[in-house]
Amino acid sequence: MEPITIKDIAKALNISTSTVSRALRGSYEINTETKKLVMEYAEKMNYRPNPIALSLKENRSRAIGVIVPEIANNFFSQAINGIENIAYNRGYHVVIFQSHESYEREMVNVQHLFARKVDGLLISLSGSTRDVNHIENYRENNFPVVYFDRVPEITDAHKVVADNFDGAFRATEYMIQQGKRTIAHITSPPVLSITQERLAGYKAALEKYGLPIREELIKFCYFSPEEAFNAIDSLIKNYQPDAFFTASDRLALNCYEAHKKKIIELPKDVMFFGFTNLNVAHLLEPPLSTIVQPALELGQTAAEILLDIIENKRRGKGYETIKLKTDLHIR
Amino acid sequence: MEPITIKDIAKALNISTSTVSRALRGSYEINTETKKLVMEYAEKMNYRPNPIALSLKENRSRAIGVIVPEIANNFFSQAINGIENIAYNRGYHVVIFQSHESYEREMVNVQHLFARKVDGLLISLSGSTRDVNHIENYRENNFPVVYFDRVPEITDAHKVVADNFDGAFRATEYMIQQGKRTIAHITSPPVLSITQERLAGYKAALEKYGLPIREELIKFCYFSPEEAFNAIDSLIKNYQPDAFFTASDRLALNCYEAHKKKIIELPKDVMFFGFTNLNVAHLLEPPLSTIVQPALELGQTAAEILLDIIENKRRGKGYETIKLKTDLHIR
DNA sequence: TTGTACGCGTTATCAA
DNA sequence: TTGATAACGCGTACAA
Repeated sequence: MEPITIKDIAKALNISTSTVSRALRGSYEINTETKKLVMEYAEKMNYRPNPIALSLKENRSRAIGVIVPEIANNFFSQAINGIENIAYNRGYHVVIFQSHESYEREMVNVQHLFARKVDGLLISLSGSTRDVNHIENYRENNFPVVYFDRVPEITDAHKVVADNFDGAFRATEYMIQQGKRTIAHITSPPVLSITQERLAGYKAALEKYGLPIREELIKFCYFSPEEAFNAIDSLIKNYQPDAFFTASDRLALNCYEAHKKKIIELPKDVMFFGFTNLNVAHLLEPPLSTIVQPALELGQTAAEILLDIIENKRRGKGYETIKLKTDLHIR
Repeated sequence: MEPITIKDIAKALNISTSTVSRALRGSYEINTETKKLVMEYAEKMNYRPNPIALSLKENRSRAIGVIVPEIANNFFSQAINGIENIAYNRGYHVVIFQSHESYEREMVNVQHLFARKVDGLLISLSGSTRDVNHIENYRENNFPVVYFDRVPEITDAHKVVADNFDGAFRATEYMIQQGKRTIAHITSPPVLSITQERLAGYKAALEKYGLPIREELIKFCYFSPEEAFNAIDSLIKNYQPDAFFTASDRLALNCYEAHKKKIIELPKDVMFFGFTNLNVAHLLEPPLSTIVQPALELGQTAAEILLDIIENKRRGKGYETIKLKTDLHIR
C-alpha cells in the first residue's frame, strides 16, 4: 500500500498537480466541482500529505524536542504527559531524548535534535551540566528553547519552574513546628537550580525560627547509589537526625533503606519529608510527607510557551520565568 | 545560523554540488585533493546533511515509532530506555506516543506515525484494543511492526514478551507452599495477552497442588481507580483472602490502600505478590514480593528485531515469539 | 575526475 | 479557473 500522492490523484483525474494541491487546500480560485471531485477521490484513496515533503518545503518539522535526565522518573514522565498533551492538540509531535545526567549526552542530543530540524526544544538540564553554551548557541540564532524544572541562571531565557524555595520553606517550617531540631537535608548536585532554591528555602525556614544552619547536616549527592548510601549512613551515625528532608524520589528511598537497615537507632518519631511525585509515599513506614510538584502543568505550560514562540504568538511578550506552586502533602 | 547546505559548499569552492556530495561520501571517483578540500571546508562550516531531505529522497526517516499505554509507569519507561538504547546506537531516533489505554488514541497514533514515515513500529497494545486490524493493515503492506509485552493473538507477527505464565505459576506456587489457601487474583482486562497468560499460570499452580479454582477470587479490573477499589473491598469483605496476587503496580497499590483502610481485618500474615517493576516494593508493609519483568531487555530485544527487519538483516528468519524469563523477588 | 539534470512530494509564482 | 515550472536539499544516472 504505497501511500498515494498528489501526483497520483492528478493523473487519475487528468488534471494538474497544482490544481489538486489547491483543491485539497480549499483554495477559493478552484471550481467547486473540481474541488469536490478531488476531495472525494482523495478521501476515497485515503490521501495523506507527505509530512516529510512538507517539512522540506517549509523548513520546519512540526515536531518539538524534549530532553530530560531520565524518563523512568515519575516527575519527568508526568511532565512529558503534559507536554505531549499540548503538542498533540496543536498538531505537533514530540521527540524525547534522555541525557542520563550526562553533559556529553545532553550536548549530543541537542545537536541531534537541531539537525533533525525540530521546531523547538524543551529541556530540563542534566545534573552535570555547568553551562548552557551548547544550547544558547542555537537559541541565539532563533532556535526556540524553553527551559523547565532544572533551568540555567541566565536571565535571557524562557523558564518554567516549580516554586522550589517556597516548597522547601513550608516543608522545613512544618518540621520545625512539629518539634524537629536536627533536620538533615539530602539533596542533588549544587550546580542545579532546584538544589540551590530548595537549599535556600530550607535555610530561610531555619533562620526564621532561630535555628542554626549546620552545614554538616547538608549532603549533596550525585547520581551513584553508593554515594548516597554513604552520605546517609554517616549522617545517621554522627548526628542521628530527627527529620530527613530529601530533594528527590531516589534520595528519599535511600533514606528509607538506611532507616530500615538500622545501623543506628533513629528517634522513634523520625520524620521524612521530600520533593517527590511518588504515588506510594503514604504507604511507606513512616509515611513520607511530600512536596508535590505540578509536573503535568509544568510540562503543559512549557509546551504552550514553546509553541507560542514557534508560531509567533508572543509578540510583545519578552522573556519570563513562570513559577508554579507546589503542593504540600502532610502525612 | 542558517544551516549550511551542499549548495553553499559548492558555491564557496567553485565546484558542483554533485562533486561535493560525492566527496563527502568519500566516493572513490573523486580526486584526493578535492575530497580533502571539501571535507575540510564542510568540517569548518560544521556541515550536517539535512535529514529531512534525505528522508524524502530515501523514503525513510531513520526514526522508529513506539506506542505504549502510559509513559508514567516503571515498566514502560524502563522498556523505552532499552528501546532508545539500541535505536540510538544504530542511528535511529525514537518517537514515543501514548495510547492512554484507548483504542481510538492507539489507532490515531498508528496512522500518525505511519504518515510521518517512521521506518517501523514497536507497540504494546492498549487495554481496550480488541483487534489489531488497524495495525495489520499497515504491516501486511510491508510496514515493519514488532509487538511487545501486550501482544495480539495472531500468529503471523513478531512478538517479544515476558514469560508471564511461568512468572505467575512460580509466584502462586510459592504462596501455596507458604500455606496460603485463599489467594485472590486481581488483574487487568481479560482482552490482554498478559492477563490471560498470568491467569493461566495462577490456575495451573492451584491445580498442581489440588486447590480449587474459585472464580469469585478473580477480579478483572479496567482502568478506573474506583472500580479497583470496589472490587478489592468486596473481595476482602466476602472472602478475606490470605494472599493477593496482582497484575500491575497500580493494582498492588490499590490493595495496600484497602489493607490500610482495614474495612475488615485481614489475616495477620497476609501476603502480597505482584507483577511490578516498582522500586519501592521492599519498603512497603508488609513487603511486596514481586515478579519483575526484564523491561529493559524486552525493549532492547524488540528494538533489535525491528531494526533488523528494517535493515533486511533477518533473511531466512520468520516470525517468532521471544519469551524472556521473569525474576522472582521474594520478600 | 567532474558536471548536468532529474526526482523524491509539496506549494508558490507566474502564465495562460 | 487551471496549468507549467521552480524550489526546498540531497544523491545518482548519465554525459563530458
